[in-house]
Amino acid sequence: MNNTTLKKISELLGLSISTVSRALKNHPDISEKTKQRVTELANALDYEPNANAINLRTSKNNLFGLIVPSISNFFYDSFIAAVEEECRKNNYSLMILQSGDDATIELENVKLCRQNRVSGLFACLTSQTVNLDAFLRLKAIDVPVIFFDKVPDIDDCNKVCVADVLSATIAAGTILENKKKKILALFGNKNLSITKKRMGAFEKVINKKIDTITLHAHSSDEAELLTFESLKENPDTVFCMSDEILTGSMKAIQKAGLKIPEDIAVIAISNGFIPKLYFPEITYVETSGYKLGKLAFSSMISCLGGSTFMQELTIESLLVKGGSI
Amino acid sequence: MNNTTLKKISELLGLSISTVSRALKNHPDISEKTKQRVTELANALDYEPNANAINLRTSKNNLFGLIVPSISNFFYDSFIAAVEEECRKNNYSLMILQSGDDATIELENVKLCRQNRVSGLFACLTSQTVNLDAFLRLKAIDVPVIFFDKVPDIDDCNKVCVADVLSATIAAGTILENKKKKILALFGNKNLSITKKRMGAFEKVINKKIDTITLHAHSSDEAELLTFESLKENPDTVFCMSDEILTGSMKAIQKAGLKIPEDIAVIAISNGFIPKLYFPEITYVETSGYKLGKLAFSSMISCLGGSTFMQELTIESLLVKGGSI
DNA sequence: ACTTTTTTTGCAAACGTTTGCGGAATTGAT
DNA sequence: ATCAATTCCGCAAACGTTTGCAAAAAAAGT
Repeated sequence: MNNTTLKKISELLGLSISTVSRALKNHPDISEKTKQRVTELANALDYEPNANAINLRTSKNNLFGLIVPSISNFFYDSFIAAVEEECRKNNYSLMILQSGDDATIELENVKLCRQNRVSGLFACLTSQTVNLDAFLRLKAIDVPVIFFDKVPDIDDCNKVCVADVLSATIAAGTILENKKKKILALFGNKNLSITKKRMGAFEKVINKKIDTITLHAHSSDEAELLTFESLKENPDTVFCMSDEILTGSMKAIQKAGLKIPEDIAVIAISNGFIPKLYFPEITYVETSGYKLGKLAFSSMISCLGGSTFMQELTIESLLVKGGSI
Repeated sequence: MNNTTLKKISELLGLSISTVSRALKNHPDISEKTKQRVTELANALDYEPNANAINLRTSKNNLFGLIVPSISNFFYDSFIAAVEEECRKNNYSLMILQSGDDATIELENVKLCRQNRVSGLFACLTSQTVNLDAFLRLKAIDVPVIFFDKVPDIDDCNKVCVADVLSATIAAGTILENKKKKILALFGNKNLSITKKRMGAFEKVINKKIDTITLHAHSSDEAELLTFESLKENPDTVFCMSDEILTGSMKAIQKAGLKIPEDIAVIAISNGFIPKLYFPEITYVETSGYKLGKLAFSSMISCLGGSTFMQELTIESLLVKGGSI
């Protein structure tokens, strides 16, 4: 069975297509009686307008693209949830694409977005992305691109980020306040700007006042290994710059049978889900994916509203106290 | 700046639109020389075909809809990830919609899918959905609907589910094999069919051979409370029917300072992410959202291939051994 | 009864593609 | 030079909408 179209309705009613079209959108030119007849039949036939035809005709797709390394990630999924929520409220659709942290797929995805004539794109770069051309070309045809989380280094683009510097500063400050003596500080991939920022800020606050072992882990497993090894040097505090690292680190601590916070204190930068899984709950500086999603969306809307102002926005960070330090 | 179209290219090259169209799709009617010229210019102008126009013309949208209560959920997000992955591989796009477990929004979402002329729909019902009309109407216009996880009770529809009975049976069997003496069995909301199935199967296997405290928790927090209270009765094993319950239960166990598996054994039914966060890793019966997604997709494809066979498919359950029992 | 006004409707083009069919242009054979 | 075969290309319709404009019908004014 085929979909109902305006044509079908018009034929059945002996009206023209244009009359039916106008009747359905409550155009003042159409008499009440006709409107009545049309809407009735449309309902009976379960008419739904063809979005493709509308988009083509009006060349206005209410569609956003969203490219993310992985959907199943405790940070991105809440970001996505927030964006999707806003999209629905604002009558936009959302096309969510995973890059699998692969630059080639990322490029494919950007193409897909272009083919679908998205009105805007939310993008989180893969860790290997070096060439931003595809994204810049979108901007060139007036499709705003809002980068989030993993954002490019260049200046003239819109970015929304968690407050990397601030959150690392808060974490480091908390460690100082608690008069800790020896920190095991775990960061992620050295090449990522997020790592650089968090590490820079962290070290600036600590300022060599405390003995620090600084390590980089590229996965949860590596974080576990590194932590377990480093525990031999008896740090009294572990700092984890992300949830991924926290999960690994916590396993090592549990494996070593250490008690938190008596034997060792833990503090992390996190979305909030993981820290609450443990007892005592881990003290963390919040970087909310959900809030970031809301911010990204409003930033997108203002871009579409004509704002050409390029900026990097950040969401506030706040310390959520658990019992781990 | 506007998007490049076939027309623009054709004008620039002094060719007709149809020639350009054919040249770009490597049609044998077009000479190599022309193809060369066309592709060159198309690349230079960064041509991307307008998906809306194509869909309209061919009335074949390579688009699936996916409706889920919430994206940020450690089961659904992996389901979604799997479906998205397959979509890309098979040249489909995916429109992901959240119902927020609200039947009204769910209905809106189905409408959206219809308007976008999806080729198929993956749907997880809200817990309040009573009226399936919207879904049945899709079927009536030959748009296959694959229900997953929370599926309707009626028979003539396609469903993919985790194997509730089997997984609870395996878990219970494992407890028996380990000769445990006293179980704390934690289940979810009594009204959910998933709870009924898992509980029924679990109790059938245990068959009162082991002393069992059976409790129902409606949240992670409640699971924590119930577990902490129940530990006073010295169970030697905790069974958690879901990830949500497991997280609460684990906190209580950590709070009580019990060692796993020496002081208490733990076994759960889970997607796999949470159990791996602890040391030792929790032994669990896998109900993989990822695998379910793959299954749902292949089921969708066979529907599109013409299969009208309605059935309920389940993914196998298997025991993943951690060190918790 | 005739114009004027108002109400109601229809025509046709456009959005960017695809594709069946027919028509030039080129080539080769006679 | 003529004709047939071959190669290459363009015309035009169609997909389902929206919308400016014109036209028909009805109502109103004289």
